[in-house]
Amino acid sequence: MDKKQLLLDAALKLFVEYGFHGTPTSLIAKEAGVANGTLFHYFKTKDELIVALYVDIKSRMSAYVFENAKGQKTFKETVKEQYLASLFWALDNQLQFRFVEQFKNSPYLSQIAPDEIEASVKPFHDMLRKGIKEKIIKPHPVDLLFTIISSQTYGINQYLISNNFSKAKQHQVISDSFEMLWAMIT
Amino acid sequence: MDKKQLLLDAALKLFVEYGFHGTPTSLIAKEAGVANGTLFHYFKTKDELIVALYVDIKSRMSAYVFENAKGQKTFKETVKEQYLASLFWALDNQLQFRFVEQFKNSPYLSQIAPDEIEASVKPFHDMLRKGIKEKIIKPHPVDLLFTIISSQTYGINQYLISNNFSKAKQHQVISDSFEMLWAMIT
DNA sequence: AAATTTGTCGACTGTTTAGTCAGTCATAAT
DNA sequence: ATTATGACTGACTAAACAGTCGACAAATTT
Repeated sequence: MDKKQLLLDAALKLFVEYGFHGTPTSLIAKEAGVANGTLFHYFKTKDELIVALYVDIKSRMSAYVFENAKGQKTFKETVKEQYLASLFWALDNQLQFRFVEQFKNSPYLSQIAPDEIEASVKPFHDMLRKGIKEKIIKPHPVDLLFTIISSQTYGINQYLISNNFSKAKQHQVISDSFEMLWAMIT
Repeated sequence: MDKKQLLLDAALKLFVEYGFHGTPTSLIAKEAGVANGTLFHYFKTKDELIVALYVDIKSRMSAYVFENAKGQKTFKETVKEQYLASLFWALDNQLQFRFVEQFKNSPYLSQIAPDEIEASVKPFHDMLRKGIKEKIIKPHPVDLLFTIISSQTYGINQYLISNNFSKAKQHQVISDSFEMLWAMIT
């Protein structure tokens, strides 16, 4: 078993439950079943662990979304698949999603270099620009469009986890909300 | 000067900058210009201070939004004024807004009783129900509608603070984004 | 004026914490 | 067979922390 991954898993679970500073490193090590010092073998500081966990989760999420949304025929289908994949991922990875939200609203976010953030949103911006050029999407600033889409994704996820819907009902809400969103931006 | 308010002001500033646990009570007292023990005279524990600050900010924000949105003629005008007032408030009170978001995504949220949350959203739910009954708004579940409106408010605010627009441009973005939102829900 | 309550102070304490370190063990390179 | 490497350990430490306390001051009540 990879102890680094065990530590990241344990940290994720505990951070979501108790918050960053509410979780002592000793508890993370205990939960992961490794010695105290091992944590500091893999991560120089607690901050480094927190940031590494964020970067790790973000890259997994992006990979999932792009993997699922590639190979769509039309522009609309591509956008829709990305929207759906984001929400399915969030539903299947609630701890990860909550961690990311906690991180984004914390002072730790400033430890992520602006160009790293830039790079992670670039593919989406490019896609939106393409949609505008092809006159499918309204000519709003792409970062405004991206913000609106992201926040709706966030909102719908909140709605889904606070209601205990069946899988079918969840899919329907996601699909319906996409059509609303699509109507808004086209 | 009211030392309780000085403490709340200092705590707000420091929490947003360093996070809840990244801010020692001793620093809050120092920033507020009062003695260490005085903090614990007004707030039994640090947790109590955090929760009190949240409740305080929330009530100010609600008061502002309702004060500004009352006395509108049509239903649409009322909804629009609430949307605008929320965003203007957020722009004028960025520390407060960021604190609320940090709090909402933290484990502290569980210290707020569910019926308190319920009570704070009830006026909005009631209004949306009225809109549906009058066939102005699409017959979606009110908590879904509320979630969509809230998250768009959050998103637009993020967009506005990360771009350095003039007051006029800000107002235009807010107004435009409302029309998009309105088109989506009606 | 006396008594009581309320507000204020800052030194102090017991505990918790992030991070260190000296050293063990297994594997692999020479 | 010897040396080197790096994962791994857990007891340890120095600092930081939330919260206490006893003393005093100001305001309020009797």
